[in-house]
Amino acid sequence: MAEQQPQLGTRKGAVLRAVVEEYVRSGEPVGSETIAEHASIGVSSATIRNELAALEELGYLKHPHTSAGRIPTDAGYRFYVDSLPAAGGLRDAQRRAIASHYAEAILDLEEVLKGSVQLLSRLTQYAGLAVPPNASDEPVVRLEVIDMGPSVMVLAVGHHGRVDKRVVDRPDAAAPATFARAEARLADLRGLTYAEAQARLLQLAAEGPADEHDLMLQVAETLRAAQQGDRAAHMVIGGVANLADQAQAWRRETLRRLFETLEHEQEMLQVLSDVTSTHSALSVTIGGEHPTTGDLDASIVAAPFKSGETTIGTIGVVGPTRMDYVSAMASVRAVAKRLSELATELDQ
Amino acid sequence: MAEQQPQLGTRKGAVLRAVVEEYVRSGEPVGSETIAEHASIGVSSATIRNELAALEELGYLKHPHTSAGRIPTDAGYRFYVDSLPAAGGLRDAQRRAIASHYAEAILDLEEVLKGSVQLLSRLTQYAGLAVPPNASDEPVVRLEVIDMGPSVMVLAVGHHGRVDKRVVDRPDAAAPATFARAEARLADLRGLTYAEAQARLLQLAAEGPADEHDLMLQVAETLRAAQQGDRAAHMVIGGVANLADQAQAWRRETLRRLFETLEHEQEMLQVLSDVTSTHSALSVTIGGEHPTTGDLDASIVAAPFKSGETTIGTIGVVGPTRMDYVSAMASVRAVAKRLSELATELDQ
DNA sequence: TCTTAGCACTCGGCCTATATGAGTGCTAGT
DNA sequence: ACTAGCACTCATATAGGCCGAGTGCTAAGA
Repeated sequence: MAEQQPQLGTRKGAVLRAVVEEYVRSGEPVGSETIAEHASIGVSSATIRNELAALEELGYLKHPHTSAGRIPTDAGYRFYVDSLPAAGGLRDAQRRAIASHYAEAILDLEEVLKGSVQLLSRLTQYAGLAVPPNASDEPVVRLEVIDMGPSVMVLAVGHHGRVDKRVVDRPDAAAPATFARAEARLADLRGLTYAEAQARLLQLAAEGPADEHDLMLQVAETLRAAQQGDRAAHMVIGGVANLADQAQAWRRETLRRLFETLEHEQEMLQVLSDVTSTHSALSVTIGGEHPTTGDLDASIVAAPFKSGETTIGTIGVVGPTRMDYVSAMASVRAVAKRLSELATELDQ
Repeated sequence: MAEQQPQLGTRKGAVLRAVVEEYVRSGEPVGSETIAEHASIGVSSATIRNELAALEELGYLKHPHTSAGRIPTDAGYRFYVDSLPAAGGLRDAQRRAIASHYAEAILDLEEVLKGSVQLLSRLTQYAGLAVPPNASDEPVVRLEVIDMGPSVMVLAVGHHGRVDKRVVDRPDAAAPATFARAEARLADLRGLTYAEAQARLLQLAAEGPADEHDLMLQVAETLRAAQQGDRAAHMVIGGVANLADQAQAWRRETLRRLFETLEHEQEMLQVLSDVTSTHSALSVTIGGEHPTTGDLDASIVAAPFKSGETTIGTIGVVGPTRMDYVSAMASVRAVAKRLSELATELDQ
């Protein structure tokens, strides 16, 4: 007979959940006695011991050493998280903190994101992070090439309020008049998405007058960068100091690597992008489930936020694998919801 | 007779310097024996002991406990730093790293700063940070008010390549035509400094047509913010992960506060601003010499960088009080010099 | 068949005692 | 003025022993 997954309703499930909850609370390996007393399962510690042994066999728990209690494996956390109800878990104080944080209207989505990340990190005591909208589908509001003397600044403004700039060499062919003509041409692109505008620009560069050629290519390149690599540059991170506090969770060396990874935004972005693509309302990545987090004994709770019906970004928290998932999930869910409302409003 | 400052040439000075160097190297309290052997002072350990006792009396050294060696006080580090020669100390590998880092031409000052901060943090193994130019004296290259539907984006571009944006409520009085007229008026301000443009805008708001009034005020406010509070937002920080590594230097709790302070950019900015105002080529702030660093057992080595003759920003590193000042100072000095050359070039 | 009481066993953490040795401060002699 | 010598201090390292949380197993009871 194949080994069975413990089901939500079963006693095994109850025991596993009790272990996770107790371990998250205390940070100490959990013994059978503790569970028998604390959780209302109604059987003796001996029975619990049998269940624990079985759960270990199934790979949900592990033993630091023979005479210690159990701690959850990544699979254990996974089961626990999946068994949580979809809603609730927010304490009153938190609910109020969220409400008051968004009481003041802020119009700049970027600023709103910064604030939300700070809020999340305060609510959860972990680090908050957010990926702003992908520019590809965002309409361009303004495109400019600014004559800065020896160089040229290319500037793109998006409908959600993003501003991308690049300073590039001034093309030899560009005279002052060239800039004026180029800007007029660029004004026509308003309303196209970044992706569309980029394509159109390549066309303009090919067909247009020679002196504008390089300029148009540079604008196209700016739009391309805004859609790809630069997303990392726009990523928002906050409250990393909280992570230094989680003394029991990380060794010094791991902590260092964690900070490095957070600074190396590209990698975090990868994890978060994977989230957005799952389409679920709330995603939890636990330790080894993702190579990046696995190396760091870290988990990520993240949720997409939307403007109207389209997902435009992701926001979440990073914390130790031994995380208070209930609180983290509730906070992220609530903030993402509020954020979606706001973003929808900002777009009208 | 008043107690004497140890002079550079005296034996006391030599002993003090030996203690600092040895302690920075090893991290362990330094005993008389070590100095007698290592440093070429040519007297016995007993004599060194007398000197050590005297230096302690003078406040340059302290004792963790009776039977341990000496460690420098802030005053001890200060003496040491002041006794260092003004130049040199850069290892060949570092020199090469700097050269190759700036081999590739980058035109955007902001990008250059980011890169320089990364470079510094790699060179020194501490955290790098930089304050970009104060906008006040920077000429405005472009000012815009962009109609975003329910809101307005105010955009200011500075001559050094800075871009400041703010999204604000759309004034009731503003019709599409208002924007066109306002932008024409704003175009005239090109070439004024942020400070001048701000003043002129307040005037325009008062004298101009009523429908432009609010718009002009908002632009003025954007320029004001760019000069003041927003400097913190433009601050560049990098390599903080390095700090997590300095295990012996900081307790967990201090480390947490350090990260918090770094994230709270305003406070760091204060320290760095104080530096710029001293006009010296290289400034070292040691532990308790500044309230912020004192709380954190941290030191800051920073240098201003210039465009031509005017100081336009500050760059430096933050590390533990027990820092390798020689290497840090050399690195900061070299990078600041290179940066000044680059900034001067970028401005022509 | 499931549960439980009982019990031997394991083993990391903690306490205490002891040893070690680095380093000091002082004194006396050169 | 310098140094050799020495008693003294005290943090740290080491070893041994105890403790107790927690396990796994067995046998008896429901």
